[in-house]
Amino acid sequence: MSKARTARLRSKAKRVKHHVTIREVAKAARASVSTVSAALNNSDYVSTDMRSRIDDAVKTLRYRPNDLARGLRLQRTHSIAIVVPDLSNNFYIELVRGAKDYSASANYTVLIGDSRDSWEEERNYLDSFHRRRVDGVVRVPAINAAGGKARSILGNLPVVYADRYPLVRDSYVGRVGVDNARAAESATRYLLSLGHRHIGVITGDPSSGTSVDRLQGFTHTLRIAKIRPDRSMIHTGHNDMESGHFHAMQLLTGPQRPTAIFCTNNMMALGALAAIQEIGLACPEDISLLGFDDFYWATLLRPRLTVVRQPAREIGMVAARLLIDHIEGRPSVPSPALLETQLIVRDSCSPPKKA
Amino acid sequence: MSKARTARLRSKAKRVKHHVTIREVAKAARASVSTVSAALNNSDYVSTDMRSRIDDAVKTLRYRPNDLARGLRLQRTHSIAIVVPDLSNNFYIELVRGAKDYSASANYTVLIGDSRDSWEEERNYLDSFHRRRVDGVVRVPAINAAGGKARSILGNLPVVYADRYPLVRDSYVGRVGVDNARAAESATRYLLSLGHRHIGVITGDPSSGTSVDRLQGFTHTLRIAKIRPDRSMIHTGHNDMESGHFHAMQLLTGPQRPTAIFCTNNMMALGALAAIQEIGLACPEDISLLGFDDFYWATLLRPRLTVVRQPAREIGMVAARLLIDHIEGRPSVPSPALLETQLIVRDSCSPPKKA
DNA sequence: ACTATTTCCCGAAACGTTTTGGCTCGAGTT
DNA sequence: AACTCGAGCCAAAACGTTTCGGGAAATAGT
Repeated sequence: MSKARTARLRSKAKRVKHHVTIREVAKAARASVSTVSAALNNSDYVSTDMRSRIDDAVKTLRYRPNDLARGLRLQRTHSIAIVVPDLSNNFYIELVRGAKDYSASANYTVLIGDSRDSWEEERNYLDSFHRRRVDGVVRVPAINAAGGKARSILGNLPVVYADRYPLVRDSYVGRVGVDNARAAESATRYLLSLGHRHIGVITGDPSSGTSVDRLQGFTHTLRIAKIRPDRSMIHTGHNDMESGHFHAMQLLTGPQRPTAIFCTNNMMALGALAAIQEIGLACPEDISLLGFDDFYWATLLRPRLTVVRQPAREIGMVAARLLIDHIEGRPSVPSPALLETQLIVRDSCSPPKKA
Repeated sequence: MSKARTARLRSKAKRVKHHVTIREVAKAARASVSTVSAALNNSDYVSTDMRSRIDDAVKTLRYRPNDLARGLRLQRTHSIAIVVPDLSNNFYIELVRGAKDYSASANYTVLIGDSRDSWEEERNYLDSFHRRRVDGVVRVPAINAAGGKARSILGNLPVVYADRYPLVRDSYVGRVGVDNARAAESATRYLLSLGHRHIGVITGDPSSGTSVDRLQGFTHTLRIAKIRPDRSMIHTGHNDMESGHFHAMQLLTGPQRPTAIFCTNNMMALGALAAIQEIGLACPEDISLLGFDDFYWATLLRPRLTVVRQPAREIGMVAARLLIDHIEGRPSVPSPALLETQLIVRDSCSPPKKA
């Protein structure tokens, strides 16, 4: 009684806010809370009469279950998180969308984090997701997030790596990406086949397996072709436009200018293109440019960019799949899952000018 | 006793999972749950000795508070949601980042939704956010999300509109964007000043106030200049590349080709550029192109795009500010908050060729 | 020496769900 | 007539927090 009264008083005092609860639905439907719950989670053993009364009440009261309470009780939230290093990079948008679409089909919601390639930011996101008790996370780690730093803040949440992956030992339930070595090989072979012998490469941070694989694929192919990789031609950037620009500048104005530049990610390719335009070189006549990752406006650029295309969306989908399968204790696809890349030949590469 | 025993048994049975709770921290620190809570929310009246014992326990047990429980008890989650129509549009990324940065500084986390400009998708996001009991949402409504549809699924959650806003009556706590009419006016005046008299315009869906304001600014300026707006020059698109391409094609191949095209958003400008390139027209010599919204790679295009720049990041920040101020019952900046635009003149507009 | 105050701590209730076990009622089986 | 059984419903406990109302001990005030 007194309980009911204080409740009423309170609700009168702050008529503002106040979300409608299952209890009010129960009252309106002349049912008990547990019956309403049963009806909502459409269990058996609810008469059709009762069920319709409850449905009515839900509708007229506009009841929305409280996922906080639900998650608390159930000890799982039916949600996963995905954190990527750069949302303004279309590759990651597509990856996120893939993850989101798969998750939706599996009845999971996804929380998105955008670390801007900073471990600080990523940590904040991971921590926040952990406190929200997501059921797992797919992670494209920030560049300076080497090592198992994340483990300690994620507790024993399952994580799957997408695109990038750590080189140090870290426990994860899956990994998905492309065969980076092979992708870089095919790109390099293409450049070689055009006749290039002096190829500059701008690669990403070596703390990511992705970058080392790509670089390794590059040098490997060179060696196969009996060309000794020239260390001065290999630059290490940070996967953003700025460092692409910077290192392309170095390459282009250095003592020996390459006839082609291979960038192991799309942002750096854009930066390189900017550098080329700035210097006033003609691409591909003076210098060929080969990028990684396709994006929807790559054909708007002049020259239209030749790239190694990664199936970003599929990577996201498979990542979500691996994670959710694991959460639900199902066997899943084999991991690491390596998807196919594709060399998309457009206009930014041509045979080198005769010197 | 029996309680303790069943707990122990369960924890032994599924040693997997299991998040450490405040209760275990309390036990480890030889404190009560309430004291630990007090210490964590650093209230007064906790001795330094006790506090350090608790800190130790927290650290060694790697305790992370459960935000579900917290939110449930507190009846607020210290989080807001933001849903935008297209994450692959850089304008919205910047907007989201602005919102995120402001929120972080105010100790709020933000959940991101990407509706792909579909009301269906947006509804799902809003519903999910509502069930998660975010404290408010900033919304850039999907194009077909006219009317107060959202209200019914958001209950009485506070919402602030950013960029787009609904024309129908809808209760919201704030709105932020730019003065779209003025922005379109300045763009139009610029084109007029270059000598253009036949200007095609590709505008967005008229269900958004933003679009009608921009169009109105355009026609208004024409009238001021004693030019009668030609209805066949006014096309209504969907804010994406495809429709920009389509309508530009219509304009360019129509009976009377304009000498300039003004697009009221960046995606449509890109589509228009694609159309121009496809037809083989020279821009700006044959046709001038003026876009809305700047983006980081606008200077990589040839010609470099002339655009009306909106302060996307600031819009996001102000939106978050309005929302959070409202949530905390503080007075805020006046709404609608209209930020300044800027005409960024680059290479895509020039005087029309003499006919 | 007694009381008032302050400091430090704790137990219990509450937030909104789901689940478990049990109750009641009527129908079917002996 | 006594019983089993299943259908349909419900009360209460639990999930992990915070907060409220005290209580005990120490300190201060008379």
